[in-house]
Amino acid sequence: MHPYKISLLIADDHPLFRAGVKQTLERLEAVEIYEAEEGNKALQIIQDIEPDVAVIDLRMPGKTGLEILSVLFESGTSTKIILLTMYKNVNYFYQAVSLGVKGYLLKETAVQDLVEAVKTVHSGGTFISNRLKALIESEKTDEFQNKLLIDSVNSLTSSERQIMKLLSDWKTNCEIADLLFNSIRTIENHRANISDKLNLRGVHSLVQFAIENRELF
Amino acid sequence: MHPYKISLLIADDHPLFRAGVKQTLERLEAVEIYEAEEGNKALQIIQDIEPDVAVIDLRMPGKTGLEILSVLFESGTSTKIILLTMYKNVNYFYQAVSLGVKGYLLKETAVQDLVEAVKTVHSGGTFISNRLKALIESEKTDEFQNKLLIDSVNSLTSSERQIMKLLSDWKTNCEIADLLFNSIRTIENHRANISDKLNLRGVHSLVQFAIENRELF
DNA sequence: CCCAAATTGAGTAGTACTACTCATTCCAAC
DNA sequence: GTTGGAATGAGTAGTACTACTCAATTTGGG
Repeated sequence: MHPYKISLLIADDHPLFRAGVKQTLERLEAVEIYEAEEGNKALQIIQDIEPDVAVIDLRMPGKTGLEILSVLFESGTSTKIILLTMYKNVNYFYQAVSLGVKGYLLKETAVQDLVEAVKTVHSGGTFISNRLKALIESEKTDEFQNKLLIDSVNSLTSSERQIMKLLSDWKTNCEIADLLFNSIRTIENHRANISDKLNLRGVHSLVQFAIENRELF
Repeated sequence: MHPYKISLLIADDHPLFRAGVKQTLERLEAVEIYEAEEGNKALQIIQDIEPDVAVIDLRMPGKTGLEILSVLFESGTSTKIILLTMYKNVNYFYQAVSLGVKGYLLKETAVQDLVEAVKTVHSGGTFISNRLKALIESEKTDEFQNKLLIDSVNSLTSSERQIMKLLSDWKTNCEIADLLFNSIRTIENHRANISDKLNLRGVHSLVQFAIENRELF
């Protein structure tokens, strides 16, 4: 199909999963495959070797897929990034798109999709998992809200983000106040402001949001 | 190696991961491989075909690995079960062992391990991921507490389990009371009893425990 | 049939968090 | 050089949950 080899990076912390991806992608004729089992190594390989396409897991030790994407978006690279994830969280998808991702696949429906995605992004296109498209479609009424949500999260200040991080670690106001050398009232006020920005109310809502969207902070 | 084929079931909801496992296990000469992408199908295949060994993901749609194990432990089967999981939660392991599991592997360290594990359990032995052994070892001081914890969880009544399920879904006492047509006071009392049994205190502790140990309820 | 456990419910006091409003300080941008 | 956002903190009232105690009813197993 191509007179030259396609070079590929597969980054995932599960060896068995990498084996599955590798075997699937070897259906493509003439591929050269690199592997990374953790985020920093993946980033280094992309920066040093600049493979044509990189298939990267969203959640990895070292650096997450989004963090890698963020670094590469700043510095620029010729490598096309495809993100692979278990998580059906549409927010990650929007986040990734804004960081210039070329493909986004859900692990659950990604055998033939994966081959397609690599071909497509290598020839300059973009590829999104049908399952994810369906999810976005089914949430189409909420699409507007989702964009607003991302905007809301981006509107959080650094102190507010820090508090969200600590909340996602099940810290109480009291513990957070101690950790940050602040008054409990300060933390309470920050929480109130965050709840306003994210339009959340109820006892658990902030902690739930912090935990379910851990990677956004 | 064997004059007859080893029959294997691979159960996991991620096609790419199944591909990885399948490819790895095809290193064994003479294997016959069945696949299932969800828990009920996996259970059905084991009950109908009774393959020699079944490699099952802990978290799957339909039925979880522990649920399958539980059913088979009741009814009895000749199939040897190996559980594969991402979660480094030692409690699941103890739970699985008490349900007669023959092997327990962590996805992160399981390429050569997997082949070893299948060989070992097929010839009547048991196999535990070294990484998990290390975890158990490193938590050895807590081993006693872990056993107590499992005992504690097993001591919960069905109403208490139901409340834990709802708590793991971020329901408030008020919502749970409505759902179960009970007084809020009843739910509060159940929560207090659960906290006693699990030796938990603090605002978030019960919800946190319910979420982090979702599969135990 | 009876006993123990489970389920349901309440009283009371206290803690943790929410939902508003308001005030001070500080820093950076226009 | 002032203006606006961010960080810090407090007042007050109310809600949600905890931490105890106590008790009535139901239910399953010996």
